[in-house]
Amino acid sequence: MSTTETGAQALITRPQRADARRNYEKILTAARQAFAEGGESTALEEIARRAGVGIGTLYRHFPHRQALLEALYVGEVEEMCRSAADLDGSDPWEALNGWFERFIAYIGTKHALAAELQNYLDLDAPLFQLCRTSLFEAGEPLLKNAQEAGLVRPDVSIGDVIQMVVGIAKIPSRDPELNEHILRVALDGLRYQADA
Amino acid sequence: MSTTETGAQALITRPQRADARRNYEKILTAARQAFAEGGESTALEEIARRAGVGIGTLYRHFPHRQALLEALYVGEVEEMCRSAADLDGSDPWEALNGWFERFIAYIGTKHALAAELQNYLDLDAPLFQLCRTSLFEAGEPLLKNAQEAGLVRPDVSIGDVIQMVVGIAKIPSRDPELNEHILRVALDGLRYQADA
DNA sequence: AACCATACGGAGGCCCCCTCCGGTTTGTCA
DNA sequence: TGACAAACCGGAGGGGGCCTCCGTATGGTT
Repeated sequence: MSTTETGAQALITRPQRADARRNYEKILTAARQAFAEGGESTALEEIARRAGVGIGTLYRHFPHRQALLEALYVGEVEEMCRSAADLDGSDPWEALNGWFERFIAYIGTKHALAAELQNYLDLDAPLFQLCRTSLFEAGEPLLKNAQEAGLVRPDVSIGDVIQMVVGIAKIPSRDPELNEHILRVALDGLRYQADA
Repeated sequence: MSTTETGAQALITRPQRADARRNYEKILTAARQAFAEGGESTALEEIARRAGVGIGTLYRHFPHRQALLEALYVGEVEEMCRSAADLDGSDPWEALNGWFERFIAYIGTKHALAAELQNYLDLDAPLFQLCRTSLFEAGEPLLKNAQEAGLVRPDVSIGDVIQMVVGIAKIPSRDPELNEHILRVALDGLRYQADA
């Protein structure tokens, strides 16, 4: 969207010519929209049609289905990273909680994308590694603050916690409150002290 | 496998003629094997080939891909239900923990199946409802014991906990220990008391 | 043994992913 | 502005997977 490219964005190269750039964006927008609506398995032909573009054009920009999914996915991750910075500064426990609540709400609508990507990509594909790194770096300060304040047990890493939250975020359920309740319980595990 | 049909098994009707019953089992076995190996998206033609059966025969027994997946899925759920009964009687917290550790280990290899099923079925399809009910009934006593012993907070239901554990079990990761660690942290949330 | 219901098997239709290549547009340089 | 090369567009068609249809074979019964 902007000219500043952070982390994982760099993996995705954008086209040069004016019409190509236009089409690239149109396809991305149409794809985002289609995935938000239909959920799973939208045909690429359908996305091309929505974007007002031929199927050949779509494949010029995204050599395979996977490439299109990746581009969308990176966008989502960036979004999550940005929102971590917003929360820095407030009460450590609340900040951590708040970030993960956004996770739940945001990811809630997009399992399909992530699930489909995992069918194509190996878990340690460069894309995933970079996204993980970005997310970890974004969340690290939040967790560290809470740990230094003695609010969170020291034997968990940001990686553990994020994996846990993402797992919970992906629980399919039409009742968002249920997932939030589960999240709260699981996060309470972060401040459980075995001393008692 | 046996003549006693528990809960969800009843949803699945078995064929009558001897050759048909033989083929039915051969297909199920081949499918289980194929899914255990390949993971995602094994072609039905491939499964039929493995079972030494024509594609038409496969479709006679399982009118669509979804039906075959359902049959496999029910088997897995039954397995989990059975294993809950084994654990009843031991220390309440250990029993609960033990059951969920088996979840992690067992489900770990089978996300593909569940994920694919969710693409076809609505969450409140009869099959899922029945499976949920079975699982809940199996786990209920374990949770109740732990709650009555004061080891687990009272504001969680077996449904909450199972959803949480399944979510964690589905976290893709090549390191089983990581998922077990995450599970322990999340389960500690069950015995967190806000009083402190 | 003869008959019928049931079951088998594979050719083929449809849809989706992706490739290929002839025609068109864009940006540049004189 | 005009013309050229590079970049881009678009859709026909190949390939594979899911599923249907129907002629043939087999199991069970009289």
